[in-house]
Amino acid sequence: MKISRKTDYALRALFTLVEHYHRGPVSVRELARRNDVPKRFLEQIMLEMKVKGWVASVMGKQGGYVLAKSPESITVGQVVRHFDGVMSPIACVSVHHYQPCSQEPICRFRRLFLDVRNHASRLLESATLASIYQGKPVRPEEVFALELTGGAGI
Amino acid sequence: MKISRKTDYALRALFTLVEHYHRGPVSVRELARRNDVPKRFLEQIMLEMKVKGWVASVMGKQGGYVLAKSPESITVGQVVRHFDGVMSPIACVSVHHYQPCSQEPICRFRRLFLDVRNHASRLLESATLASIYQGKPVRPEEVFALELTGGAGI
DNA sequence: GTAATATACGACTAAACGAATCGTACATAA
DNA sequence: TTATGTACGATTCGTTTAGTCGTATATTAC
Ligand code: SF4
Ligand code: SF4
Repeated sequence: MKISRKTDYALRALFTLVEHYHRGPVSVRELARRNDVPKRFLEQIMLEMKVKGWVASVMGKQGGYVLAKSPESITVGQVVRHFDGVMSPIACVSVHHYQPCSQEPICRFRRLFLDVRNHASRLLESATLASIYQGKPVRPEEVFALELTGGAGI
Repeated sequence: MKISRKTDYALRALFTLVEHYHRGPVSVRELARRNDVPKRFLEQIMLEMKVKGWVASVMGKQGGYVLAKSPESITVGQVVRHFDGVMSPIACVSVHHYQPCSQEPICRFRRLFLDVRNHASRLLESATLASIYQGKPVRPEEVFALELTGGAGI
């Protein structure tokens, strides 16, 4: 139930690249500074994303990274799955990392985790960099909205 | 985005206790055997749940554990939150484990994680042991249903 | 040409966490 | 009085996370 820092950092950098789409490369130094990410760590991450084909590098002085695909064609789900591996709360309901469990035939609560996975997955896969970039930042109150409406503690 | 084995084991044991509700205690030995959980590990878990007030112990020979509250009053969300701590995919959208992030005022994708959290939380908090116990086990095909309908890979 | 500024790539590390295991003390019913 | 329980603390071990570091290579401004 947790997203790694690597994924978070990757997304921060990607959205900065969306902002600079078709306006030349942005260096890791700049990406790191603007997004408050350790520079050498981000280097690693950018390299991984280059291999994935999401970004392209421009070498040498004045170099940096650019988005290699359109913001419409990269989903947050893809990024999460690549860096965190799994999107399922538990391996017995994972497609890509399925591991069998002896209790499957009788387990009652497995369906609940399946539902959680399905919804999280649908949400993340349908979110492209472009669509998310349109949205506004979260207002502080919104984080507690659920609790205030008599809902759950989270 | 992952549930620990401890939570899974706790839930397995709890549902066995639901099955035996008002029919006397079940020993850890039996709980471990029926649910395929390491016995000494389950001992720890049961003790934690006793402290939480979800189960009560009956000591001595013929002893074991019984449910201390009605199955309607224990939610899966409570169990998940106790053993896994957090239900949020990232700390900046957590109520109980909130940690600030410098990017909050400008972050675009934070809302997405907030949505994931809200839905997962609603699902888990509204699931009581009693309501889940009514359901049927998941059929094998159901795990892949999302992918087959042209949805996401998970 | 060369210095400055970039990416490329592999190796390494410290700390935290997850998933147990172990020893032993105490309780109680048969 | 012993077999079968729970209670509780300590310890272990492997993996993962979140980085750091060294060095090689590429490009351009001067
Ligand atoms: S017990 Fe149920 S939820 Fe847990 S791993 Fe097995 S099948 Fe999945
Ligand atoms: S970058 Fe956005 S999502 Fe990530 S921690 Fe900061 S506010 Fe939260």
